[in-house]
Amino acid sequence: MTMHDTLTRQLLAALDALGGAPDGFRPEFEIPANPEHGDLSTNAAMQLARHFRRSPRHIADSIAEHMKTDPDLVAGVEVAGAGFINFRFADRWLHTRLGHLLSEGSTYGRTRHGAGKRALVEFVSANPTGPLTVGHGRNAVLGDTVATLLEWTGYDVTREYYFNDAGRQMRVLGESVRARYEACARPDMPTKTIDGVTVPGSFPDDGYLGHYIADIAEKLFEEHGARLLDEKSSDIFKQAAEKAIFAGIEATLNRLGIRMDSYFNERTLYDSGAIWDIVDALRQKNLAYDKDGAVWFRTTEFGKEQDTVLVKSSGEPTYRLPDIGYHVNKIERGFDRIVDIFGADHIATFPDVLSGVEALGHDTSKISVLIYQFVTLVRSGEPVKMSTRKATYVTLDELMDEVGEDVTRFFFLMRSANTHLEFDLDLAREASEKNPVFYLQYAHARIASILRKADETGLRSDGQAELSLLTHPAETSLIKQLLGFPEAVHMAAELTEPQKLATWLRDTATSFSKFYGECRIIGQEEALATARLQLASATRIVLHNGLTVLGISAPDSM
RNA sequence: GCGCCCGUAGCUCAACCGGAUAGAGCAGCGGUCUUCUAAACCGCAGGUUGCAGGUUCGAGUCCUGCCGGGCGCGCCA
Repeated sequence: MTMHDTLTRQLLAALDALGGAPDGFRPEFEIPANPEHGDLSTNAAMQLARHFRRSPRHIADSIAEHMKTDPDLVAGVEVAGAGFINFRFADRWLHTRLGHLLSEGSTYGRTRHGAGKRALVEFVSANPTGPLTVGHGRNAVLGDTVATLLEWTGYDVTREYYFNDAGRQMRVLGESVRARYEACARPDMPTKTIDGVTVPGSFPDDGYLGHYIADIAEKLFEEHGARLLDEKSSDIFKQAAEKAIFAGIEATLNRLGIRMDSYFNERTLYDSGAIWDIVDALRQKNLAYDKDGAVWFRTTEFGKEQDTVLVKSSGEPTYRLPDIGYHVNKIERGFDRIVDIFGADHIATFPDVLSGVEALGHDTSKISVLIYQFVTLVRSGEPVKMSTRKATYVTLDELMDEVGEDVTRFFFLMRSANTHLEFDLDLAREASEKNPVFYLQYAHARIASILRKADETGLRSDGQAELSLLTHPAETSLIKQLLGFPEAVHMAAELTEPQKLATWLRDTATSFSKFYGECRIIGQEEALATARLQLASATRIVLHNGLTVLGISAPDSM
């Protein structure tokens, strides 16, 4: 039983003296910002003031007086402020929990909130028209970390990548490759200029200008010579491009430590007829109708200003229709929790998708959407406008080359997804030494170093230690911090806000640094040294596990 | 014009779905290495939480209206 549960039960029992708690009442606990306010605090008395028609202070006093707390768990119950009830943990409880932490080791922080449930996290989902950019990086890192967070809270998680290799974008891609290929075969062919880039005369005006297109074309020319010039369709070029680009995307994701469990091709939904079933079902509910040769979705029924086209007059669906089908598919696959990671540009479209899913009789409460604001790159003080087609982007690979994989991941995780991220490339490159990620890694490396040194001096770093010797303020506050790890992971997962864990880990490193500064280990009397070594070891476990959740390495030396 | 997001220290950002004295890092100033990693630690300074109202025991957090920035508002994705 957790401390929360125990205190909840005891508090509810104490309310009997006032006539009993109202039905369904659950006290809320929080960790006070100010340590003087104890280790855990509840505002229950304030919330109950109306119900009991007594002052919060009076109720709090009564609760404090009647609560039967276990002295091994709680050392003090105090009423403060407007009616807060503050609990102070007993050292003995802290030491017991620290012992548990040490024996759990690399699994410490995992909980079972989602045990037996399956979650699907869909992220990246970039169509294979070019290398991943910095913008995709934020999506990728957020999605992967949310997935890991859910795994740590007990979910069985599937990481999925949704893509579309049909459609106009990909046709243009194929034609772009074909034009470059033609130039390889006929070096004397005329050229033209698009957006300042010299391209073959047959190059589509809205073609993809990136250098990778020419690379793909050259490789085709090396393999096939000029034979492909006679190809009627550009399919072979499209397919070669898709294959090469996807391989590149996978390689980039691998560098970031990201492995997808499944790739879902939008075409599946066409082949199975699923999208047409949806149109029929919506028609039957009078939520879809024909106008101007197109099929419209009555989104005005769901509070939108205008209806939305589902099927163009050409007979081709817009992306919204397969999107609805895809989400229905996710639900039908039996996931208990479905998370989408979207850029801010999708903010207005996903409500349509949810409306569609709901109209078809599915429970959309399982679906949650994490929206992240855009990344603005700044280079030499100037914002860089990015376009995949124009090739005026900075790729994720280039970013990692400049600042490293760990810094890249941490940079995307250290801030709330909801805030606009300004990424100054020059600064990231020069100032990488000051990056907060090094602060965390340094603390971990420092502990590893201490453990090595302790080993050399023959100090036991395993086995029995008198943890009750850990009573220095720097020690107890570090222990309290470490014991909050499972809850920090759970909260970050529940809110799908990895940034919460990043912030929490920083606090942990700070707490350790204080301990390190005030409490020597090696050279102390043996029992105390051993106990402190165990505390350092526990900190290492937490930092290691926390960095692992964020997908960042925990080096033993720096 | 409409919808959504953001506005907190000089800069970049926190603040646990309304709680107690709004916190870190960087930049600035001043201290700390003959002892476990100084990529660190300690101290000082820095604020009318964009503005104006409202809701209540209590508002950075919720509501309304302005101001400023971003993203959308297609038979593109």
